[in-house]
Amino acid sequence: MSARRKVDMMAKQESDGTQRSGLADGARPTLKTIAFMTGLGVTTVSRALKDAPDIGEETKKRVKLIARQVGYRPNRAGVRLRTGKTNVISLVLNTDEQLMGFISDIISGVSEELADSPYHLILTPVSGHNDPMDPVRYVVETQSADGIIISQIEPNDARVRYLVEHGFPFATHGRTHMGIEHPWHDFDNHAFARQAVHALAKAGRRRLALLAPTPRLTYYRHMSDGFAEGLIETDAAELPFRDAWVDMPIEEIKAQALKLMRRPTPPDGIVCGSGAGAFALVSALEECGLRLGEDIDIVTKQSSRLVQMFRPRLLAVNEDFRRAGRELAKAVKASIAGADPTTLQTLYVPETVERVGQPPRPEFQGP
Amino acid sequence: MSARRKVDMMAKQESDGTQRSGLADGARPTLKTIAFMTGLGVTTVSRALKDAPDIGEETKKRVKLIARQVGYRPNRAGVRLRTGKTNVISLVLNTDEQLMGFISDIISGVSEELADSPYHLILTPVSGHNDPMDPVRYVVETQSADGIIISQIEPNDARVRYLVEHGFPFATHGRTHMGIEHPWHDFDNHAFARQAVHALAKAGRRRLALLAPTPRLTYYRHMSDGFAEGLIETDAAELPFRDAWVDMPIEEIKAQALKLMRRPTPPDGIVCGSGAGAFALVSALEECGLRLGEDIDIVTKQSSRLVQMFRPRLLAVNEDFRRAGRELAKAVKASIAGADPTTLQTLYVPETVERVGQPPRPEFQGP
DNA sequence: GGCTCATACTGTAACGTTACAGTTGGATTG
DNA sequence: CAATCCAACTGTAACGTTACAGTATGAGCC
Repeated sequence: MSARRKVDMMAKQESDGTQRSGLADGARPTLKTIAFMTGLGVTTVSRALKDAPDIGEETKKRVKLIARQVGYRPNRAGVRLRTGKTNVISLVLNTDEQLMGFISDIISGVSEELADSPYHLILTPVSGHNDPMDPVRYVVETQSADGIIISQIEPNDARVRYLVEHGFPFATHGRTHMGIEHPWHDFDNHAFARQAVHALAKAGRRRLALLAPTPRLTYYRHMSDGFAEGLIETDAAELPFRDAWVDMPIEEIKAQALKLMRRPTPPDGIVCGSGAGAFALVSALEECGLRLGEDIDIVTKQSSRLVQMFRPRLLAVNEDFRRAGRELAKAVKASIAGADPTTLQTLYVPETVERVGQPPRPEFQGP
Repeated sequence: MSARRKVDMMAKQESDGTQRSGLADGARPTLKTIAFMTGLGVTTVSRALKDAPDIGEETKKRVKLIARQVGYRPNRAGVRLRTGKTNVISLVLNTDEQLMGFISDIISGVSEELADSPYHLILTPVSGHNDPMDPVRYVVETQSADGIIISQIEPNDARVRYLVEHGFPFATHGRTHMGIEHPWHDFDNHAFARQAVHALAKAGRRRLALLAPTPRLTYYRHMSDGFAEGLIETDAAELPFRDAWVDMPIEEIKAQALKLMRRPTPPDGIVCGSGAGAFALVSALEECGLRLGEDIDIVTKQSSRLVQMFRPRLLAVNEDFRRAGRELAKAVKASIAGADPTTLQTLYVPETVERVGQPPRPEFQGP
């Protein structure tokens, strides 16, 4: 640029007074501020910061330098109003659940993945007695986010249908069976249940029960299929345990588990679909005088470190919710960027079953 | 309004074509849409929806009716750009913590309180190795929220000082000791620890240990003072337990607890500052062959329903994080509204210590 | 009949950004 | 040497909202 023009600009701006210069004392710097300081136009500054091809290299450097010096950050409301891009991702959470720390792990994972991105994370709560469709509709209708993450997925999920129909970017924690391709992340509950049965069979267990999720949810089928498959392969017997599921309040799980264990022939092995459920089961069996690791074995998911504190031996596989959060965040970001949904589907296959916790009977006696 | 003027307006608008009418097919209705439909000016519609005093009752009714019919929702970006009000509350969370479900309970409480308000909840993560000041500065500097909720409060907390100095609305989960009045909600850890000691003394326990939080945090002092006070009142002895605190990873708490319990004279009672910590303690003492409720008693906080699943008898008081979330949300909202901070300080005093869990030895033997 | 006054409305400008359609000045071309 | 082209910049308008400073209308008053 010519020196002359620059000086002209400076003079013109100065005559306008500080009010219009965008340099008002404590206020946040805007594009105008930088435009004034560099003697460039607002548009040029905007484009320079975006590395537009029609801006000179020198100019870009200068603009970026000043932008950094004054601590310029684009005004989100301005961008949002102009472009419609919110730079927000909404995570829909059921706020009634009191299931251990797994929600905070998902949140941590999502935050982690979003940390170096322009995205803010907003929480959109659903309460169990409301239509799970409400928050989704709200976000889409008010365009309060660029993408959305939902969980508790059903095989035929109205929310997924709605989001696909509206072309709204999203990712689900769990799969559907609707013949619609969409971004998802899931834990392989089929593999989990099958491996669990094998592990129990290897420990000599023959009468197995499954604490499954609500039949309403997709992964109910995955888990019960895996369980059934394991039973056939190991020739073990199933003890129906259909009055309890992992999504119930933990006290109710325990109550149902007590009934199960007080049957004439109680199970000698249980596959437990959630870490929290395992607490209820262990509590119940202790109350019945059954000894974990001796009379009965339990396989569960090590969804929290708390599971490691189980005193008797417990069998567990690791379900990493933090990782799930990261995967989900990645998937929505890519979905927003317009990626093919079939490339945004990840299945986390659990590692083999391990024993956690300490030995069933203390070797060491206190002083 | 005169019929004539209305007709004029309609005619004028119609000649403008649909493009400018704000009635473009699937698009979100704006003030312009309603202005067109009612034949009023955009300003009038805006003011009518706000119940401004200079708008006629008839007009208000008509505008509101149409607004409801077309499903009008103010565009947040527009409002934010114009007024500076974000209608967002930021909750700062440490995303390293893996402490049980208490984070999700706080989130639920906050969401609950914000449900019928215009506020959205955004999560601003801090990682433990970053300066806790960073997210606070970010929110204030970029004005990305109208108010902020922080936790893990220290007696002399730089964040609180910063927020007060900048006149930025906030609420803290925990108190400070800086001689600065600000909105807070806190659990009475002094009362908790004192009551806990009394409960242990009543059960005949004489050698007591305290699993306290990091000394850095304000409530460390509250808890240890309450503990000390209880000791004096009950004439019990303290067994120092200073290498562990409730904020450590649960495995480390357990490791430290093992050392404590393997001392020549182990404690016969422990006051445990967190529900998660209790899992580690119980795990440790079982590993040492100590029997909970017989050789030793533990008092903890029933911060999660999981604590109820403790097989042996455990003493616990209820710490309601959901309620804490609600209180904090209320406090920020009031702080934003400009309320006197001294009226926004609530202390949750725990109820008396209760036994939870089932009896120590099973009365019932399985079949 | 002119005056004031209150009521009920109005248009304009601005918040900060970006898409778009220019404009300028110099170099390259036929 | 005029025509063309390109690089590097520019201003204007618009997104949806609200603050502000009006304006038109009719009533009430002297």
